[in-house]
Amino acid sequence: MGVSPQVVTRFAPSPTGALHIGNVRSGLFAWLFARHRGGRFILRIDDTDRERSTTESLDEIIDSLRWLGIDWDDGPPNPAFFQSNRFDRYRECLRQLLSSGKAYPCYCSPQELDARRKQAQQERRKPVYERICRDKPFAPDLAPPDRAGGRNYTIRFRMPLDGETVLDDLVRGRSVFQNIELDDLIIVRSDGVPTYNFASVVDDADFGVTHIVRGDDHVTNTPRQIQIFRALGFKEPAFAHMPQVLGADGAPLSKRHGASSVYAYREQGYFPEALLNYLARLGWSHGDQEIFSKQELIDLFGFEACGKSPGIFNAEKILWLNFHYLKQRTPAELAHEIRPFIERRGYTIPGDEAWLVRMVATLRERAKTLVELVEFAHFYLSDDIKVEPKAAAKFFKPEIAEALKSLASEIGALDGDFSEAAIQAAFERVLGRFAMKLGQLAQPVRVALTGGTVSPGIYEVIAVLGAKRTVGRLENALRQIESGSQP
RNA sequence: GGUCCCAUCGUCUAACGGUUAGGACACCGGCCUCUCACGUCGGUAAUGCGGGUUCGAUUCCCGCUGGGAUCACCA
Repeated sequence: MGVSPQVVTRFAPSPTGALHIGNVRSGLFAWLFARHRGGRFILRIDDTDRERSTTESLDEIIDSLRWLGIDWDDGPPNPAFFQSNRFDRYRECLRQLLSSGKAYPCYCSPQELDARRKQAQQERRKPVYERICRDKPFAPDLAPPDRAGGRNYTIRFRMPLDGETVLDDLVRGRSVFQNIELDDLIIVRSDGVPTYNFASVVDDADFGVTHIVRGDDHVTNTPRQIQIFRALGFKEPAFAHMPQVLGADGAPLSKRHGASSVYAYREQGYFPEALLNYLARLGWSHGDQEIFSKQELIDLFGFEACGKSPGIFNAEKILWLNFHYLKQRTPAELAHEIRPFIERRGYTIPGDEAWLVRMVATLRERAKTLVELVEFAHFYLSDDIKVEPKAAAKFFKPEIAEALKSLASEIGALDGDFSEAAIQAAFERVLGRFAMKLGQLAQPVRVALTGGTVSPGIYEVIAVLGAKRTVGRLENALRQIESGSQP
């Protein structure tokens, strides 16, 4: 049988802001599909809006994609994949549409159109362009609008007035649009810049895109684009529209829902695997499976298993996933990854790499992100610890002073063997001497060493802290107990 | 409002005419325990409503209700 043509998908972000979670998700699905089918994945930069496009944003897109491990076969830095470099080609296609009568100039001004729109809305009519210039005669060799030329017209697409356009969407199934409902959209602005619906079609055709995978905010554009594909003499590709991602309040995900960009997640100490896993699972499933490696995602992905309704972004679940991936890492790996986060907080690490690894090992199951882990590590990283007043009031009682003193000297005498076992033995000697239970001693010590009532096991903490810092903090606590007991 | 689409626990979802409606996050409780976590065991919780079709509907059809997308010289 015939070899099925190679699949080509693309992700076409605009470099006009942060790379948004909902946005990468569309890119992820396009990428997964291409990889699943052994096809090609293209990154195209939709930068026709020159005012809003920035290089910072472009860098962020590229950086974010790399961090997530989404790679592209064609795209930046190749200039051919920037729409701003393809204006000549768009112009060529425009001439073709003009000379075949499939596009026409429109002389209505923005103000005029705006006024008509408002009036239509007031009269409860559809706020669409009424094809005012559609039948005005024009020269087939009309010069396209041009910024330099100062033309006062746009170019509109001559949409068929009858018939229907069928969209057989790979995830949503069939939708039928009556062509009369489709308006004569502007395809080239008066400054000569093509609009998205036009440039995108030309690019997708030129680059041989076989499957357009994108967010379902584009569905209503699709029948228009299909008509443009056909007018240009191209066969339209297949479409797959993924449902949107909403915030907890059901509104589209945005900045006010907290972290919404890939960068934000990275900075908050999330792992790329967690974000990838979460995003893929939001709107797609494979039975009861929750954890997917990148390779599993590629192997198992398919549009049949994609849902059609919008999903609500759940910050707690991605936190749980992140915790899962955090636990999978060895302390040594975590120590390596956490360094920049520690440094960003302004700490000087008071030990060598081996020390850092031991520190991480004690905290690993108590933090869900790298940032949380650093926050928890404050009492290890700094000697500037403030004791929580409530904890001090509860545990820094005069009657504990002698036991703390005794423990300090036991710890201080522990020069050779500073293992957890040795520390435990020291504790037991003190416990025996004062006829106390571990719980009675451990909490005051914990407060003295960490400033609070929550920490890893007390022997671990002491082992990582070392004798000198431990004794110093015990002495500080004793001073506080004495001064506090004065009337 | 027009057009298009969607509808299972609070959330993400499984079920593709026959299940005590399953899993996961979150939540609640037991166990573990030097605190907090981790771990472990268990629990609460869903087919929006009304009609059909069928021996039988979460599943198929219709209506209602609810939700989303979109209606720019932005992408």
